[in-house]
Amino acid sequence: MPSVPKKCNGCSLFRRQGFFCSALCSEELAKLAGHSRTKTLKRGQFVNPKDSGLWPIIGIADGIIGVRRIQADGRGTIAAFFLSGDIVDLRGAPKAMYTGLCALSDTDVCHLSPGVFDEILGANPDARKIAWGSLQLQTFRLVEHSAELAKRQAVEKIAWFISEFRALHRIDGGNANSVSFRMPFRQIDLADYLGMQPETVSRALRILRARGIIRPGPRSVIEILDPEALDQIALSGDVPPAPLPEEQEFRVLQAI
Amino acid sequence: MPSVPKKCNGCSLFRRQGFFCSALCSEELAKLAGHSRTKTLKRGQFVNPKDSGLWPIIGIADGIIGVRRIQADGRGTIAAFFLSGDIVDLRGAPKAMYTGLCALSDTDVCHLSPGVFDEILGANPDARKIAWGSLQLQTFRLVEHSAELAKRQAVEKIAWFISEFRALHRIDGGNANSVSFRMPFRQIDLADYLGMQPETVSRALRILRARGIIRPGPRSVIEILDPEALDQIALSGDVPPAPLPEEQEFRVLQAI
DNA sequence: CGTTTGTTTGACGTTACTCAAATCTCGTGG
DNA sequence: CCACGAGATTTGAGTAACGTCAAACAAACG
Repeated sequence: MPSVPKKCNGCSLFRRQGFFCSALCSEELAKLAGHSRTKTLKRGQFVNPKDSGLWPIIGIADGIIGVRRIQADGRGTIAAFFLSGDIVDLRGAPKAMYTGLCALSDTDVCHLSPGVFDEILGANPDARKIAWGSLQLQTFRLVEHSAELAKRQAVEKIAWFISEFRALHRIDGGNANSVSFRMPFRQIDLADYLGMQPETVSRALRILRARGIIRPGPRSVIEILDPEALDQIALSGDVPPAPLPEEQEFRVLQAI
Repeated sequence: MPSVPKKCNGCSLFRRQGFFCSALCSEELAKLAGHSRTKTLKRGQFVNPKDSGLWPIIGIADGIIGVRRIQADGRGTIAAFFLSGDIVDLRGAPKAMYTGLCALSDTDVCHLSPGVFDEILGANPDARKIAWGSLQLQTFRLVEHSAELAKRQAVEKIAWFISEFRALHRIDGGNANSVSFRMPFRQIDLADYLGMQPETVSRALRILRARGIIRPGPRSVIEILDPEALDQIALSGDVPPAPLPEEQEFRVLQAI
């Protein structure tokens, strides 16, 4: 019985329960290891398997990959992102998608050979279930994202994102009760993701800060002081300055 | 060898090349027919398999299903839609998704038993490929949609939608060169889908009409008079009134 | 044929975008 | 370790675009 291949030893895709490679038997793992190629990307690097001649199925071990595209007006958009554990199958993807894959933070990926991947999917029901589930999850996230982009108010979008991303991070291994987390990418990327301007993101964050709902720490850490209020804004819309007593309103204005 | 089950005889999912049931052998088809339930929905009807006790895997034979949700401010949103041929697996879907499935036009669906579905996916590589491809396609569409919602201008959104949907319809069986097609759902739904107000949709359509790019026919038919101009606006942004000579500008204003 | 539902139009208000400039942060090299 | 510089964030003022409200009009449905 072969031992775990060296390259797979520390990889999250193998180590983490519920991630694709964790469901493989030794033979499958060995075979896939021989038909895969790990790669480390720095923030800002593009993936583009077509150009680099790498396999078009990508497992994300750690980090975040975004689907970035440049619009005619020069503005960037991030239509989606993929997280640790996601399997991204680029076969049949529209050109704009596989040319736009870009690391939003430093990221480890693993390119998989389609042949072996399909073979495993056919033979191993657990692996199939995981791959299917991953693709489903991507779909659900995209649905949420679309629903989100339709929201009107900037503050709502930001509140939703913080609330949502905290939950994703929790799954991602963080502490469930953690009320602070590290924003994984720049505000400018967040603006692209939420379809707004960087300036507007900044202003929205300032409003949440002024209301005492969040507090920014060092190194892009965001501390959530009032999760209920955050969810309230994210889910039920913003019901803000109107019903504030004089006193509080004054405080808010001061804070701004 | 069993013949084709009655219920499957006229169903697109079986009839159309590349749709799920067309890849099944007689035995599989018979078995699935015994573990499925077809249903016809009128526009506006919700699916909600949980409530109705139906199976949570849904094949769309004909028509359009949208993921509708109501926001806090009372406005509706359509985060995504599913078309003829799509397989929608609601196992593991967030609540907001399976409670929001709503027919945007009169639609025929088929609820499939998860057990048999999984069994077939394991045994039949062709069927597996089709199901996987369908899920992928949904993802790609959602990515496009998200990228779209980030666009700023109302006219761009509308132009993109018309352009994009014409292409989908082509796949859907329409004539490839057809420059006119029937808008599959109400403008109010289009507004929800594109994250804007019905009034704004109406105004944007008027602008495209005034510029001679589209012409509305009877029964929600849209005739595309100038596909290049449409794509130009959809892809490269709107570059409109500025460089118009006096004369033309006058004509446009008249038309409006 | 009447009722309901959807679309169009207008006037007005609000919000987020634009442009420009100051400030801050982080990575780099001395 | 500190200083520098490029890139990112913040702030402000003005504007354009979309949302809102209300009402007329058209289309679909029974």
